[in-house]
Amino acid sequence: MLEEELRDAYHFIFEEELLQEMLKFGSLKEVKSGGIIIDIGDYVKQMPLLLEGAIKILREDKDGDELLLYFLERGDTCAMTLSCCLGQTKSEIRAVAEKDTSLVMIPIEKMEEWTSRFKSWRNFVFESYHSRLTEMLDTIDTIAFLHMDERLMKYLQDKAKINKTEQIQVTHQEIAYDLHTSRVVVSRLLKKLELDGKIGLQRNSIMVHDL
Amino acid sequence: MLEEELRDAYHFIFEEELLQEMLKFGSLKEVKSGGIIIDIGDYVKQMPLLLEGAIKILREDKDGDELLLYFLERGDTCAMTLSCCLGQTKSEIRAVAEKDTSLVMIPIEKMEEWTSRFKSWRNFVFESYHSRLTEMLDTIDTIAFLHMDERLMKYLQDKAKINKTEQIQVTHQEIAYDLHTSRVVVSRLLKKLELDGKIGLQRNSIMVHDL
DNA sequence: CTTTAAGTGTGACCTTTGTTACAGACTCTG
DNA sequence: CAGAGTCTGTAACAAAGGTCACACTTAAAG
Repeated sequence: MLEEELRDAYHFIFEEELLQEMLKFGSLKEVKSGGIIIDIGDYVKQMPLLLEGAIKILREDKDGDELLLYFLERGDTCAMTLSCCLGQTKSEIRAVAEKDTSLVMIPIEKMEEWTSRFKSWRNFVFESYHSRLTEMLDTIDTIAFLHMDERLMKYLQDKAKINKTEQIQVTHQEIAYDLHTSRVVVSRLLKKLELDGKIGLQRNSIMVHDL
Repeated sequence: MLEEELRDAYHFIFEEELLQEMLKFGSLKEVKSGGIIIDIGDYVKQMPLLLEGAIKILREDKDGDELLLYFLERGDTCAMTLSCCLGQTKSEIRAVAEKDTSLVMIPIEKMEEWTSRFKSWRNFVFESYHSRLTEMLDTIDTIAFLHMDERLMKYLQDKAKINKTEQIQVTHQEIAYDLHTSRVVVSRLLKKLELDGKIGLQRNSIMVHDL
């Protein structure tokens, strides 16, 4: 079960020996949609690798206001967490299952060991950092350079892509949290998108036609 | 000269053998304040390590609008660049000397080699990634959660700290570029800060009292 | 079938930020 | 010192986004 999923997601990246190590020391964790995988302030003792599903990574400010940073998919790992593991610091972010998700949890002791032993692991770690930095840059571009209506469109696109459906299950309030704005603003802009024929609005869901 | 500066900045992080390698393969580069070290779209063939001075890292959108991401100081390296080197991709950011600055430039072939040979180098790379991610998170917090007046105060504080002076040499227009807003807005908010007794305004410079 | 809670739509209004325009001040150079 | 270029201050206005209030709809629960 774990073996199959692990191979599916990672056999083309990691050599056999490393996969065996992962099976030996990693444990499978399943999280239902909406479940919190890591919360802000948590000490991270295990390193999650995504097998199936999707995760959203959120930032929170001192007043408890949230902001969506990015989504992670199969084959991704959370470089923020990686970073926390290596630095033995508390998590700076919250990871929430976007849909039902399965993960392998790797004890952090193994990470240090694998970093010297396996080149493929080193590359994976570097590449994770690279893609997370890129993702963060993209996030910064989005909030710095785009207006709320454009951010909203991007959000709907991303959400549709991650969930592999044009019919997004979400309330206006949830969107407002993710984009760090108010429900009223979201409703207003969504209605405008609907009038432009770009989306269709139903209670608890949005049909994305053509953004 | 190079040796002295390199030792000054890095002797407590890297072992002797690695320092020797750096001296052997690295070259000294000096950049005047305002000089561009790396530009967006550049292929990065050498990895810069900061010896003395300070660098600001900027992002630019498609319309040429800029945004300051963060400052780097002695002992820092640009993880974005690092990332580019390893991934062999173009630079996503612009690095500009905030003041007169000296750097060691390391050929990227060495980096891969050192990653397997020196644990201290691996740790340095990981730590750089970690601090850059943290810095990016901080940047995101700033632009997502703070109002322009607060961002301006933070900017002035950072700038004073990096330049080790309360008397910042900068025009309103430059600040506007860094914060991605307009000169008029900056002048307006600065005047307000002056009326609150927090800063003093002169032509081409700002005295930071108490923010 | 009522009651309740959650979700949505919308008007009115306010604050923040961005834009345009222009005046005055300073600095450098011939 | 005259003129050009740069920098700063400010008024007037526009646009984006946030807030408050309230009506209406739908779904779930008793």
